[in-house]
Amino acid sequence: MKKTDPGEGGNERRELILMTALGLFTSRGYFNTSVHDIQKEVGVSIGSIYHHFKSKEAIAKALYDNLTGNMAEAMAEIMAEYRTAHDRCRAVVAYLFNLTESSPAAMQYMLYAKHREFMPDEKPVCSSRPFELMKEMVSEGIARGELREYPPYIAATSIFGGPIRMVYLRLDGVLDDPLPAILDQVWECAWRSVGR
Amino acid sequence: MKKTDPGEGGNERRELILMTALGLFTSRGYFNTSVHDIQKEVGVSIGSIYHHFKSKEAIAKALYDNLTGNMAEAMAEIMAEYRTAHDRCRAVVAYLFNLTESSPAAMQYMLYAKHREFMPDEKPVCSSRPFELMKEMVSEGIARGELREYPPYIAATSIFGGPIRMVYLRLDGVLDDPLPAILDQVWECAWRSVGR
DNA sequence: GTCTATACTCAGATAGAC
DNA sequence: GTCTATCTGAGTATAGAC
Repeated sequence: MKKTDPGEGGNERRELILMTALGLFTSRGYFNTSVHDIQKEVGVSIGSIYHHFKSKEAIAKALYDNLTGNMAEAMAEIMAEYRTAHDRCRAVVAYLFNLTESSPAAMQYMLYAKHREFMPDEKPVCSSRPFELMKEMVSEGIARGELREYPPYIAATSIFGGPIRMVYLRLDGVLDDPLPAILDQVWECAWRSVGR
Repeated sequence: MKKTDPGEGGNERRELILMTALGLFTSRGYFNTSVHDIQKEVGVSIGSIYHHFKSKEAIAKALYDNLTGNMAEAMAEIMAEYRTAHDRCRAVVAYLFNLTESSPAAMQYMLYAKHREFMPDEKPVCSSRPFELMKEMVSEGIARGELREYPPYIAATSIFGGPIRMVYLRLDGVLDDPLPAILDQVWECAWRSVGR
């Protein structure tokens, strides 16, 4: 199973396939992208694609695991670096906004794709690791009296719902300004909803 | 063009096709639903489907127009019935929560489906009529000094972002409680984010 | 208006030489 | 590991009888 090793290794072709697929999946959608499309854009043969991945679905899955893995890692780092719910949550929003600008495709793939449609046995995005960590930060904040007392899922949704919606708008091309430019204002509103 | 009349008329088969398609599109996804699937579930022949609709995409489009039309109507009624931004926005959230419980498929189809993937020349959902009306309520609220001064899209996103996210969670099956049961708490948080 | 049968296209995936 | 060629099935849509 050396070839599925997520590390750096020698396999730049595998990486190239993944990155190309990400671009196509997000711009045209998963179902409007054929394996032939990927093959053509990467500039290799179909056989090569199928050598690296068992199926089209496997490409989607690998992509999803990579991206949510990276994001969960970032969340964990934030939890380690900051201590208060205020600082942690703000850092998360800043991270989401920056990622949206630097890797819109990655963000879109994680947030927007209806993974259930092509990865039937995957849990919904909002139950994935990164989102779980976000809820955890909020729970701790409530326990410490830093946030108002609400059921954690309500508090988490209230604080992150606005910012996440902002990301959707930006990805949809509705906003002209980059998100980091409005971070302060958005965060003010988000924090006011449940902060003490 | 009598047959495309959206009124009541004689065409219950057309309606039946639409409702069946809605169920299938939302449970399996648009691309995982073939016209044969619809045909079988409705219990009519393929020819009949194609007599009523030019193509599969046309079914999706008719559905989308119907549903967003209904919702825009509801928003307009709310604007007529209430005068303050506070009462209007709260009524909108209550409406969204109720609709999610009474017609989850309709809600899911409007919010969750990536319409761009199968209706290439449609604007993103967030630019559709209902969402425009929501932004309008907020803009007026700011003008009247009822809401804090933020760019309207930020204020609108802050106030509706949490509640809408709640709808997503509920549709994803993550929440056990029906949304109307938590309306008060969710609304408190939403309003606090930008209300004065 | 509704049906059956079928044409046509293209997807995902495999075989087997190099 | 990479390639070309090909299989197989499914999906959209149409033709034409009733």
